[in-house]
Amino acid sequence: MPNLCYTMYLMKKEENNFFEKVYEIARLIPTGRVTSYGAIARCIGSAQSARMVGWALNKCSSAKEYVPAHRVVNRTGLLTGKSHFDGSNLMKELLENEGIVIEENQIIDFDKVFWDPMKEMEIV
DNA sequence: CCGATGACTTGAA
DNA sequence: CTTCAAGCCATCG
Repeated sequence: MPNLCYTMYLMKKEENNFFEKVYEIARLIPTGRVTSYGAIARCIGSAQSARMVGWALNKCSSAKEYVPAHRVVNRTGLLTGKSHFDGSNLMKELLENEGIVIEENQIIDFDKVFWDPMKEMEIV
């Protein structure tokens, strides 16, 4: 039975877990699928904070577990964040390795590989 | 506390 | 069709 301080700590952490939520959703993305920043933002409640999602992913190194940030792109399927990965085309290679076709930083079958976090929430 | 920043999104011209 | 500007809001200095 946790004491009051610990409970409060958890509650506060639950309140400010913007990063954790982003990471949680990102980790749910199946292999070979992608999603958008906005979709994740809506899923965690901050509907208009798509920028925050990307910003949180920027600090994904601070996450305890690995976060497949390469599976998150902008709503058009453009690999806007590829420059933030180590290699210039690391993100592209990772995605292509999962069967996603990319050309000029643009995911070709974006509507096919798009994965909606909300859909997964319904199942759970 | 205030202003700047950002891996975005949306709607209007 | 393309281009542009404004809104968004959690961090950081």
